[in-house]
Amino acid sequence: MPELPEVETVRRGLEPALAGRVLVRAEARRPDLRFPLPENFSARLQGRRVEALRRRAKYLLLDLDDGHTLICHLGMSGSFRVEDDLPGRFHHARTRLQAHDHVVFETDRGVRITYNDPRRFGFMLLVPQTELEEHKLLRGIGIEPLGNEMNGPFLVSAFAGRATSLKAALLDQGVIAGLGNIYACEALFRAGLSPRRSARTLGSARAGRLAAAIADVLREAVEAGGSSLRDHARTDGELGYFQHSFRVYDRAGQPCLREGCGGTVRRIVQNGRSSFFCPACQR
DNA sequence: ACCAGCTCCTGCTTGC
DNA sequence: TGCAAGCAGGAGCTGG
Repeated sequence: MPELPEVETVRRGLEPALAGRVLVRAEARRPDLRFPLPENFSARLQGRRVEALRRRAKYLLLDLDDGHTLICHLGMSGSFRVEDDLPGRFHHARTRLQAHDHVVFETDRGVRITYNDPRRFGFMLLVPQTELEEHKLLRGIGIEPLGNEMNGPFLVSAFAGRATSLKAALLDQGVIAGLGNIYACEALFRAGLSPRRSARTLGSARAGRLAAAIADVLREAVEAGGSSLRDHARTDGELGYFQHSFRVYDRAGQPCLREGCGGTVRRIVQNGRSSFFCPACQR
């Protein structure tokens, strides 16, 4: 499911419920997600204060007061929901636990935070903060696309000599952190570039357009609370609404939305993933 | 080293 | 209506 805007939406939803709070309970309701959950999960988390919630790429990072960080990845279908039963409650009321509710936290303010993940491609790992930067999942991660480093010259040099397609290069988390299938398609459409173009053919003008398109689409999506398809929900159960702003994603066979283009959106498969684009105006 | 394909898993949609 | 195939927002691993 989640790409950068969805993970950032989750981070913002969890922050008021978790930042500064003590976990009075942490329950792993099965031993594993994609990877085994940390050993002694409950004992290692219970009593810990969450000092900060950060996001790096598509990873959610919970910094704990014992010097460890809980790394969470939502995979394709992971979501969190925040609920309480307090008088004048701020969050949705607690529901009965549901299928695929794999991890449950409870804070010292009586708030319950539940991780649900039908496909179990997500994972949680506990890593000492001193080893976080060097952790094998994080050390090779590329630039944050909403930061200052995202610009034309960066893309030109990052893609120089790469034999792969522009689309595959955009999905490479070692280059740009947090871009996924939807926003890669949307950024290429906005920049007027074909997903099939060889990455190394990106000249400086095209690279500049692409860098701006990536930053624009991600920024707009974060503002919209991400995109909600099928099972993605925000932590408060509401839906993001950026899916209404898709210009090519999932629009195969429909007319290109670029003014005066008149083309038809196509779906092709690249590296096993759908790419949507308009062959008439994306070159 | 880069690159593409396979794989993990469940659930929803599509087509016969 | 039933059933099987195809598809889904990710990314680590394997082998070429």
